[in-house]
Amino acid sequence: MFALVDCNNFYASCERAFKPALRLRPVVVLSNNDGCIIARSEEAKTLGIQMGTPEFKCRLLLKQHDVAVFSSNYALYGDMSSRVMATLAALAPEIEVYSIDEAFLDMSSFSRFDLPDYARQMRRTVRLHTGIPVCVGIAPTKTLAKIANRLAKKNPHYQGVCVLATAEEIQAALLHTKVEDIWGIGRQWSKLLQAKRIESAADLAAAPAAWVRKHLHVVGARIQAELQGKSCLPMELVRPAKQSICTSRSFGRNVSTLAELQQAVATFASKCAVKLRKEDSLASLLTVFIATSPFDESSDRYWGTRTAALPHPTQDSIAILKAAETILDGIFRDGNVYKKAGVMVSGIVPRASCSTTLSLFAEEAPAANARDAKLMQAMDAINQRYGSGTVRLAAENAESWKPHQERLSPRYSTRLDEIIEVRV
DNA sequence: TCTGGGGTCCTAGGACCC
DNA sequence: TCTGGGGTCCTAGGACCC
Repeated sequence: MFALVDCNNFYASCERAFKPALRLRPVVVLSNNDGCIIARSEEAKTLGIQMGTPEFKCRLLLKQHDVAVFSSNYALYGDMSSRVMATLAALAPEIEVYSIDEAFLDMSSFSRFDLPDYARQMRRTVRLHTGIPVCVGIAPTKTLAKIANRLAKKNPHYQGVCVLATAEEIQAALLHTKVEDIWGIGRQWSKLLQAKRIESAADLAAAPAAWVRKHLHVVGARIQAELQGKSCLPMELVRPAKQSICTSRSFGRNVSTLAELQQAVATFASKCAVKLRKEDSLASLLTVFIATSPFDESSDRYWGTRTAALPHPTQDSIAILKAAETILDGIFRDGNVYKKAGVMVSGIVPRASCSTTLSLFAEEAPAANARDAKLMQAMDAINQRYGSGTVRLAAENAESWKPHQERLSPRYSTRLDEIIEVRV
Protein backbone atom coordinates (compact mmCIF):
# COMPACT_ATOMS: atom_id res chain seq x y z
CA MET A 1 0.00 0.00 0.00
CA PHE A 2 1.05 3.55 -0.78
CA ALA A 3 -0.01 6.70 1.01
CA LEU A 4 -0.07 10.03 -0.76
CA VAL A 5 0.08 12.93 1.66
CA ASP A 6 -0.71 16.27 0.04
CA CYS A 7 -0.77 19.66 1.75
CA ASN A 8 -4.00 21.59 1.35
CA ASN A 9 -3.62 24.85 -0.60
CA PHE A 10 0.02 24.74 0.42
CA TYR A 11 1.26 28.30 -0.21
CA ALA A 12 -1.92 29.82 1.23
CA SER A 13 -1.64 27.52 4.26
CA CYS A 14 2.00 28.59 4.84
CA GLU A 15 0.92 32.24 4.98
CA ARG A 16 -1.88 31.33 7.36
CA ALA A 17 0.32 29.27 9.66
CA PHE A 18 2.03 32.45 10.86
CA LYS A 19 -1.00 34.75 10.85
CA PRO A 20 -3.88 33.07 12.66
CA ALA A 21 -6.10 36.12 12.02
CA LEU A 22 -6.21 35.00 8.39
CA ARG A 23 -8.18 31.90 9.38
CA LEU A 24 -11.39 33.83 8.79
CA ARG A 25 -10.32 35.49 5.52
CA PRO A 26 -9.88 34.17 2.01
CA VAL A 27 -6.18 34.02 1.09
CA VAL A 28 -4.46 33.99 -2.32
CA VAL A 29 -0.78 33.89 -3.32
CA LEU A 30 0.55 35.46 -6.52
CA SER A 31 3.24 34.35 -8.97
CA ASN A 32 6.44 36.34 -9.57
CA ASN A 33 5.92 40.01 -10.43
CA ASP A 34 2.61 39.62 -8.58
CA GLY A 35 1.23 38.41 -11.91
CA CYS A 36 -1.16 35.47 -11.56
CA ILE A 37 -3.05 33.71 -8.79
CA ILE A 38 -1.16 30.48 -8.06
CA ALA A 39 -2.65 29.41 -4.71
CA ARG A 40 -6.07 29.90 -3.12
CA SER A 41 -7.51 29.07 0.25
CA GLU A 42 -10.81 27.16 0.30
CA GLU A 43 -12.74 30.43 0.79
CA ALA A 44 -10.99 32.01 -2.20
CA LYS A 45 -11.93 29.02 -4.35
CA THR A 46 -15.55 29.40 -3.23
CA LEU A 47 -15.47 33.02 -4.40
CA GLY A 48 -14.88 31.66 -7.90
CA ILE A 49 -11.26 32.83 -8.21
CA GLN A 50 -9.65 30.55 -10.80
CA MET A 51 -6.14 29.15 -10.67
CA GLY A 52 -3.82 31.09 -12.99
CA THR A 53 -6.02 34.18 -13.32
CA PRO A 54 -4.00 37.38 -13.77
CA GLU A 55 -4.30 39.46 -10.63
CA PHE A 56 -5.44 42.56 -12.50
CA LYS A 57 -8.42 40.67 -13.87
CA CYS A 58 -9.87 39.91 -10.46
CA ARG A 59 -8.61 42.90 -8.52
CA LEU A 60 -12.13 44.16 -7.84
CA LEU A 61 -13.31 40.78 -6.55
CA LEU A 62 -10.27 40.52 -4.28
CA LYS A 63 -11.02 43.93 -2.83
CA GLN A 64 -14.76 43.38 -2.45
CA HIS A 65 -14.25 40.25 -0.39
CA ASP A 66 -11.32 41.54 1.63
CA VAL A 67 -9.08 38.77 0.31
CA ALA A 68 -5.59 38.64 1.85
CA VAL A 69 -3.18 38.78 -1.12
CA PHE A 70 0.47 37.72 -0.90
CA SER A 71 3.48 37.77 -3.19
CA SER A 72 5.11 34.34 -3.36
CA ASN A 73 7.60 33.78 -0.56
CA TYR A 74 9.62 30.78 -1.74
CA ALA A 75 12.04 30.91 1.17
CA LEU A 76 9.09 30.40 3.51
CA TYR A 77 7.38 27.67 1.45
CA GLY A 78 10.63 25.77 0.95
CA ASP A 79 11.40 25.73 4.64
CA MET A 80 7.84 24.80 5.61
CA SER A 81 7.99 21.98 3.07
CA SER A 82 11.15 20.57 4.71
CA ARG A 83 9.39 20.62 8.06
CA VAL A 84 6.36 18.76 6.74
CA MET A 85 8.61 16.19 5.01
CA ALA A 86 10.72 15.69 8.14
CA THR A 87 7.56 15.03 10.14
CA LEU A 88 6.26 12.54 7.57
CA ALA A 89 9.62 10.77 7.34
CA ALA A 90 9.25 9.84 11.00
CA LEU A 91 5.81 8.30 10.42
CA ALA A 92 6.65 5.65 7.82
CA PRO A 93 9.71 3.53 6.96
CA GLU A 94 10.19 5.11 3.52
CA ILE A 95 9.27 8.41 1.99
CA GLU A 96 9.43 9.76 -1.55
CA VAL A 97 9.26 13.54 -1.64
CA TYR A 98 7.31 14.02 -4.85
CA SER A 99 6.93 17.80 -4.93
CA ILE A 100 7.10 20.79 -2.64
CA ASP A 101 3.76 19.83 -1.08
CA GLU A 102 3.38 16.07 -1.67
CA ALA A 103 5.01 12.87 -0.53
CA PHE A 104 4.40 9.17 -1.07
CA LEU A 105 4.87 6.93 1.95
CA ASP A 106 5.46 3.19 1.84
CA MET A 107 2.67 1.63 3.89
CA SER A 108 3.36 -1.98 2.93
CA SER A 109 4.45 -2.92 6.44
CA PHE A 110 1.28 -1.54 8.05
CA SER A 111 -0.99 -4.48 7.24
CA ARG A 112 -1.78 -5.10 10.89
CA PHE A 113 -2.58 -1.46 11.55
CA ASP A 114 -5.94 0.23 11.27
CA LEU A 115 -4.95 2.31 8.22
CA PRO A 116 -7.69 4.96 8.44
CA ASP A 117 -6.87 5.46 12.08
CA TYR A 118 -3.14 5.72 11.40
CA ALA A 119 -3.78 8.18 8.55
CA ARG A 120 -5.81 10.39 10.88
CA GLN A 121 -2.93 10.30 13.32
CA MET A 122 -0.53 11.41 10.56
CA ARG A 123 -2.77 14.37 9.76
CA ARG A 124 -2.92 15.43 13.39
CA THR A 125 0.84 15.12 13.79
CA VAL A 126 1.69 17.20 10.72
CA ARG A 127 -0.84 19.84 11.78
CA LEU A 128 0.58 19.94 15.28
CA HIS A 129 4.24 20.10 14.20
CA THR A 130 3.93 22.53 11.31
CA GLY A 131 0.50 24.17 11.30
CA ILE A 132 -0.11 22.84 7.79
CA PRO A 133 -3.34 20.92 7.03
CA VAL A 134 -2.88 17.81 4.86
CA CYS A 135 -5.04 15.11 3.30
CA VAL A 136 -4.09 11.44 3.10
CA GLY A 137 -5.02 8.92 0.40
CA ILE A 138 -4.04 5.27 0.75
CA ALA A 139 -4.36 2.58 -1.93
CA PRO A 140 -2.49 -0.36 -3.53
CA THR A 141 -0.86 1.76 -6.29
CA LYS A 142 0.45 5.30 -6.52
CA THR A 143 -2.14 6.28 -9.12
CA LEU A 144 -4.96 4.96 -6.92
CA ALA A 145 -3.45 6.70 -3.89
CA LYS A 146 -3.63 9.95 -5.89
CA ILE A 147 -7.30 9.27 -6.57
CA ALA A 148 -7.92 8.46 -2.91
CA ASN A 149 -6.21 11.69 -1.89
CA ARG A 150 -8.35 13.68 -4.29
CA LEU A 151 -11.53 12.19 -2.85
CA ALA A 152 -10.31 12.92 0.68
CA LYS A 153 -9.80 16.55 -0.32
CA LYS A 154 -13.03 17.04 -2.21
CA ASN A 155 -15.62 15.30 -0.09
CA PRO A 156 -15.95 16.72 3.43
CA HIS A 157 -17.41 13.50 4.79
CA TYR A 158 -14.01 11.78 4.42
CA GLN A 159 -12.53 14.29 6.87
CA GLY A 160 -9.23 14.36 5.05
CA VAL A 161 -8.57 10.61 4.93
CA CYS A 162 -9.55 8.10 2.25
CA VAL A 163 -8.36 4.49 2.18
CA LEU A 164 -9.13 2.32 -0.84
CA ALA A 165 -8.44 -1.23 0.23
CA THR A 166 -11.11 -3.55 -1.22
CA ALA A 167 -12.01 -4.11 -4.87
CA GLU A 168 -15.44 -2.59 -4.18
CA GLU A 169 -13.96 0.58 -2.68
CA ILE A 170 -11.60 0.96 -5.62
CA GLN A 171 -14.33 0.43 -8.21
CA ALA A 172 -16.59 3.00 -6.51
CA ALA A 173 -13.73 5.52 -6.47
CA LEU A 174 -12.96 4.92 -10.15
CA LEU A 175 -16.61 5.49 -11.08
CA HIS A 176 -16.52 8.86 -9.31
CA THR A 177 -13.30 10.03 -11.00
CA LYS A 178 -13.32 11.65 -14.43
CA VAL A 179 -10.47 10.77 -16.80
CA GLU A 180 -9.11 14.32 -16.75
CA ASP A 181 -8.67 14.04 -12.99
CA ILE A 182 -6.37 11.00 -13.23
CA TRP A 183 -2.69 11.60 -12.46
CA GLY A 184 -0.84 11.56 -15.80
CA ILE A 185 -3.88 12.25 -18.00
CA GLY A 186 -3.63 15.82 -19.26
CA ARG A 187 -5.71 17.93 -21.61
CA GLN A 188 -4.79 16.26 -24.88
CA TRP A 189 -5.31 12.73 -23.71
CA SER A 190 -8.59 13.67 -21.98
CA LYS A 191 -9.90 14.98 -25.29
CA LEU A 192 -8.83 11.80 -27.07
CA LEU A 193 -10.38 9.56 -24.40
CA GLN A 194 -13.64 11.48 -24.25
CA ALA A 195 -14.00 11.25 -28.00
CA LYS A 196 -13.73 7.48 -27.52
CA ARG A 197 -16.45 7.57 -24.86
CA ILE A 198 -13.92 6.78 -22.17
CA GLU A 199 -15.11 9.23 -19.55
CA SER A 200 -14.42 7.86 -16.07
CA ALA A 201 -11.39 6.22 -14.50
CA ALA A 202 -13.48 3.04 -14.43
CA ASP A 203 -13.93 3.32 -18.22
CA LEU A 204 -10.17 3.69 -18.70
CA ALA A 205 -9.43 0.72 -16.44
CA ALA A 206 -11.79 -1.39 -18.55
CA ALA A 207 -10.71 -0.07 -21.98
CA PRO A 208 -9.01 -2.43 -24.49
CA ALA A 209 -5.35 -2.63 -23.47
CA ALA A 210 -4.08 -2.67 -27.06
CA TRP A 211 -5.90 0.56 -27.90
CA VAL A 212 -4.50 2.26 -24.78
CA ARG A 213 -1.00 1.03 -25.57
CA LYS A 214 -1.26 2.29 -29.15
CA HIS A 215 -2.62 5.78 -28.46
CA LEU A 216 -1.34 6.55 -24.96
CA HIS A 217 1.92 4.60 -25.34
CA VAL A 218 3.65 2.91 -22.44
CA VAL A 219 2.90 5.82 -20.13
CA GLY A 220 -0.83 5.37 -20.64
CA ALA A 221 -0.58 1.58 -20.42
CA ARG A 222 1.10 2.00 -17.05
CA ILE A 223 -1.67 4.29 -15.82
CA GLN A 224 -4.27 1.75 -16.90
CA ALA A 225 -2.49 -1.07 -15.08
CA GLU A 226 -2.18 1.07 -11.96
CA LEU A 227 -5.92 1.79 -12.07
CA GLN A 228 -6.47 -1.98 -12.20
CA GLY A 229 -4.49 -2.31 -9.00
CA LYS A 230 -1.24 -3.54 -10.56
CA SER A 231 1.53 -1.41 -9.15
CA CYS A 232 3.98 -0.23 -11.86
CA LEU A 233 5.41 2.87 -10.23
CA PRO A 234 7.76 1.98 -7.36
CA MET A 235 8.85 4.30 -4.56
CA GLU A 236 11.78 6.46 -5.65
CA LEU A 237 13.79 7.05 -2.54
CA VAL A 238 16.71 9.07 -3.87
CA ARG A 239 16.11 12.04 -6.09
CA PRO A 240 18.02 11.47 -9.33
CA ALA A 241 20.52 14.15 -10.34
CA LYS A 242 18.98 16.89 -12.46
CA GLN A 243 19.36 16.59 -16.24
CA SER A 244 18.84 20.28 -16.86
CA ILE A 245 18.76 23.41 -14.74
CA CYS A 246 16.96 26.57 -15.83
CA THR A 247 16.81 30.08 -14.43
CA SER A 248 14.36 32.37 -16.20
CA ARG A 249 12.31 35.41 -15.33
CA SER A 250 9.66 37.60 -16.82
CA PHE A 251 10.67 41.22 -16.49
CA GLY A 252 8.62 43.59 -14.39
CA ARG A 253 9.30 46.29 -16.99
CA ASN A 254 10.07 46.75 -20.66
CA VAL A 255 13.62 45.90 -21.71
CA SER A 256 15.00 46.95 -25.08
CA THR A 257 18.76 47.40 -24.87
CA LEU A 258 21.47 44.80 -25.19
CA ALA A 259 23.16 46.21 -22.07
CA GLU A 260 20.11 45.51 -19.91
CA LEU A 261 19.71 42.00 -21.31
CA GLN A 262 23.39 41.32 -20.71
CA GLN A 263 22.93 42.12 -17.06
CA ALA A 264 19.84 39.92 -16.79
CA VAL A 265 21.46 37.01 -18.63
CA ALA A 266 24.62 37.33 -16.52
CA THR A 267 22.51 37.18 -13.36
CA PHE A 268 20.61 34.10 -14.54
CA ALA A 269 23.77 32.36 -15.81
CA SER A 270 25.44 32.86 -12.47
CA LYS A 271 22.34 31.49 -10.70
CA CYS A 272 22.48 28.37 -12.87
CA ALA A 273 26.14 27.88 -11.91
CA VAL A 274 25.25 28.12 -8.21
CA LYS A 275 22.50 25.53 -8.67
CA LEU A 276 24.92 23.28 -10.57
CA ARG A 277 27.45 23.42 -7.74
CA LYS A 278 24.68 22.63 -5.26
CA GLU A 279 23.98 19.49 -7.31
CA ASP A 280 27.70 18.78 -7.46
CA SER A 281 27.42 18.45 -11.22
CA LEU A 282 29.02 19.84 -14.37
CA ALA A 283 27.21 21.07 -17.48
CA SER A 284 28.36 20.67 -21.05
CA LEU A 285 25.62 22.57 -22.90
CA LEU A 286 24.30 26.08 -22.44
CA THR A 287 21.09 27.60 -23.79
CA VAL A 288 20.10 31.26 -23.66
CA PHE A 289 16.68 32.57 -24.69
CA ILE A 290 15.10 36.00 -24.87
CA ALA A 291 11.47 36.68 -25.70
CA THR A 292 8.97 39.43 -26.35
CA SER A 293 5.53 39.38 -24.74
CA PRO A 294 3.20 36.62 -25.92
CA PHE A 295 0.24 38.88 -25.08
CA ASP A 296 1.25 41.97 -27.03
CA GLU A 297 -0.59 41.83 -30.34
CA SER A 298 0.63 45.19 -31.61
CA SER A 299 4.09 43.90 -32.50
CA ASP A 300 5.58 40.65 -33.80
CA ARG A 301 6.61 37.98 -31.36
CA TYR A 302 10.26 37.18 -31.15
CA TRP A 303 11.61 34.09 -29.41
CA GLY A 304 15.37 33.99 -29.75
CA THR A 305 17.11 30.88 -28.48
CA ARG A 306 20.42 29.20 -29.12
CA THR A 307 22.34 26.36 -27.55
CA ALA A 308 26.12 26.05 -27.54
CA ALA A 309 28.56 23.47 -26.25
CA LEU A 310 30.74 24.67 -23.39
CA PRO A 311 34.49 24.22 -24.04
CA HIS A 312 34.54 21.55 -21.35
CA PRO A 313 32.01 20.37 -18.73
CA THR A 314 31.99 23.02 -16.02
CA GLN A 315 30.24 24.45 -12.98
CA ASP A 316 32.28 27.65 -13.03
CA SER A 317 30.22 30.87 -12.92
CA ILE A 318 32.75 32.81 -14.97
CA ALA A 319 33.00 30.24 -17.76
CA ILE A 320 29.22 29.90 -17.97
CA LEU A 321 28.68 33.65 -17.86
CA LYS A 322 31.18 34.29 -20.66
CA ALA A 323 29.61 31.65 -22.88
CA ALA A 324 26.15 33.04 -22.17
CA GLU A 325 27.23 36.54 -23.25
CA THR A 326 28.45 35.19 -26.57
CA ILE A 327 25.18 33.37 -27.21
CA LEU A 328 23.17 36.48 -26.28
CA ASP A 329 25.10 38.56 -28.83
CA GLY A 330 24.02 36.07 -31.47
CA ILE A 331 20.29 36.13 -30.71
CA PHE A 332 19.76 39.79 -29.77
CA ARG A 333 17.63 41.69 -32.28
CA ASP A 334 17.47 45.44 -31.91
CA GLY A 335 14.07 47.09 -31.90
CA ASN A 336 12.21 44.50 -29.81
CA VAL A 337 10.62 45.04 -26.41
CA TYR A 338 11.77 42.04 -24.36
CA LYS A 339 9.65 40.66 -21.54
CA LYS A 340 11.49 37.52 -20.57
CA ALA A 341 14.91 35.91 -20.64
CA GLY A 342 16.43 32.71 -19.37
CA VAL A 343 19.52 30.56 -19.15
CA MET A 344 19.54 26.77 -19.13
CA VAL A 345 22.39 24.35 -18.60
CA SER A 346 22.14 20.74 -19.75
CA GLY A 347 24.29 17.81 -20.76
CA ILE A 348 24.82 17.42 -17.03
CA VAL A 349 27.26 14.91 -15.56
CA PRO A 350 28.17 14.27 -11.94
CA ARG A 351 31.44 15.98 -11.00
CA ALA A 352 32.86 12.81 -9.53
CA SER A 353 32.73 10.98 -12.87
CA CYS A 354 34.42 13.85 -14.66
CA SER A 355 37.50 14.67 -12.69
CA THR A 356 39.88 13.13 -15.20
CA THR A 357 38.09 13.99 -18.42
CA LEU A 358 40.07 16.54 -20.40
CA SER A 359 38.87 18.34 -23.48
CA LEU A 360 40.79 17.75 -26.67
CA PHE A 361 40.36 21.42 -27.57
CA ALA A 362 40.45 23.15 -24.18
CA GLU A 363 42.84 26.05 -24.03
CA GLU A 364 43.09 26.21 -20.29
CA ALA A 365 45.23 23.83 -18.36
CA PRO A 366 43.59 21.82 -15.55
CA ALA A 367 45.61 23.82 -13.03
CA ALA A 368 43.65 26.97 -13.88
CA ASN A 369 40.41 25.04 -13.37
CA ALA A 370 41.49 24.03 -9.90
CA ARG A 371 42.12 27.63 -8.95
CA ASP A 372 38.75 28.75 -10.32
CA ALA A 373 37.05 25.95 -8.40
CA LYS A 374 38.51 27.29 -5.17
CA LEU A 375 37.25 30.76 -6.02
CA MET A 376 33.74 29.42 -6.57
CA GLN A 377 33.89 27.51 -3.29
CA ALA A 378 34.88 30.67 -1.46
CA MET A 379 32.10 32.69 -3.09
CA ASP A 380 29.49 30.07 -2.24
CA ALA A 381 30.68 29.89 1.36
CA ILE A 382 30.49 33.66 1.82
CA ASN A 383 27.05 33.88 0.22
CA GLN A 384 25.85 30.95 2.29
CA ARG A 385 26.94 32.62 5.50
CA TYR A 386 26.11 36.27 4.84
CA GLY A 387 23.22 35.94 2.40
CA SER A 388 23.13 35.41 -1.35
CA GLY A 389 24.48 38.32 -3.36
CA THR A 390 27.03 39.34 -0.74
CA VAL A 391 29.75 38.67 -3.29
CA ARG A 392 28.95 38.43 -6.99
CA LEU A 393 30.48 38.88 -10.41
CA ALA A 394 30.50 42.47 -11.61
CA ALA A 395 28.38 41.65 -14.66
CA GLU A 396 25.49 40.50 -12.43
CA ASN A 397 22.91 42.72 -10.91
CA ALA A 398 20.52 40.51 -9.00
CA GLU A 399 18.76 43.42 -7.30
CA SER A 400 17.50 45.04 -10.46
CA TRP A 401 16.24 41.70 -11.82
CA LYS A 402 14.35 40.74 -8.73
CA PRO A 403 10.70 40.43 -9.69
CA HIS A 404 8.25 42.91 -8.23
CA GLN A 405 6.89 41.61 -4.97
CA GLU A 406 4.85 44.20 -3.20
CA ARG A 407 3.02 41.97 -0.77
CA LEU A 408 5.77 39.75 0.49
CA SER A 409 5.35 38.26 3.95
CA PRO A 410 8.35 37.92 6.31
CA ARG A 411 10.55 34.84 6.02
CA TYR A 412 9.24 33.78 9.44
CA SER A 413 11.06 30.49 9.73
CA THR A 414 14.50 31.33 8.32
CA ARG A 415 15.28 35.00 9.10
CA LEU A 416 15.45 36.22 12.65
CA ASP A 417 15.59 39.89 11.65
CA GLU A 418 12.33 39.60 9.78
CA ILE A 419 10.49 38.18 12.77
CA ILE A 420 11.71 40.97 15.02
CA GLU A 421 10.43 43.43 12.47
CA VAL A 422 6.99 41.90 12.84
CA ARG A 423 6.94 42.37 16.60
CA VAL A 424 7.79 46.05 16.31
C1' DT B 1 -0.94 49.59 -17.68
C1' DC B 2 -1.21 44.38 -16.23
C1' DT B 3 -0.45 37.54 -17.81
C1' DG B 4 5.00 32.33 -13.50
C1' DG B 5 8.80 29.19 -13.20
C1' DG B 6 10.65 24.82 -13.06
C1' DG B 7 11.02 20.08 -14.59
C1' DT B 8 10.57 14.77 -16.86
C1' DC B 9 9.64 11.06 -20.13
C1' DC B 10 8.48 9.01 -24.60
C1' DT B 11 8.26 8.41 -29.67
C1' DA B 12 9.56 8.63 -34.39
C1' DG B 13 12.78 9.13 -37.74
C1' DG B 14 17.38 9.73 -39.57
C1' DA B 15 22.13 8.45 -39.55
C1' DC B 16 25.16 5.31 -38.39
C1' DC B 17 27.39 0.53 -36.82
C1' DC B 18 28.38 -4.78 -37.47
C1' DT C 1 11.94 -14.53 -59.22
C1' DC C 2 15.09 -12.47 -55.55
C1' DT C 3 17.76 -8.05 -51.54
C1' DG C 4 18.96 -9.89 -43.54
C1' DG C 5 18.88 -9.10 -38.92
C1' DG C 6 20.21 -6.78 -35.10
C1' DG C 7 21.65 -2.77 -32.89
C1' DT C 8 22.97 2.51 -31.02
C1' DC C 9 22.85 7.48 -30.77
C1' DC C 10 20.86 11.83 -31.57
C1' DT C 11 17.24 15.30 -32.17
C1' DA C 12 12.73 17.45 -32.46
C1' DG C 13 8.37 17.49 -31.00
C1' DG C 14 4.71 16.36 -28.02
C1' DA C 15 2.82 14.81 -23.95
C1' DC C 16 2.79 15.17 -18.95
C1' DC C 17 3.83 16.89 -13.78
C1' DC C 18 4.11 20.44 -9.69
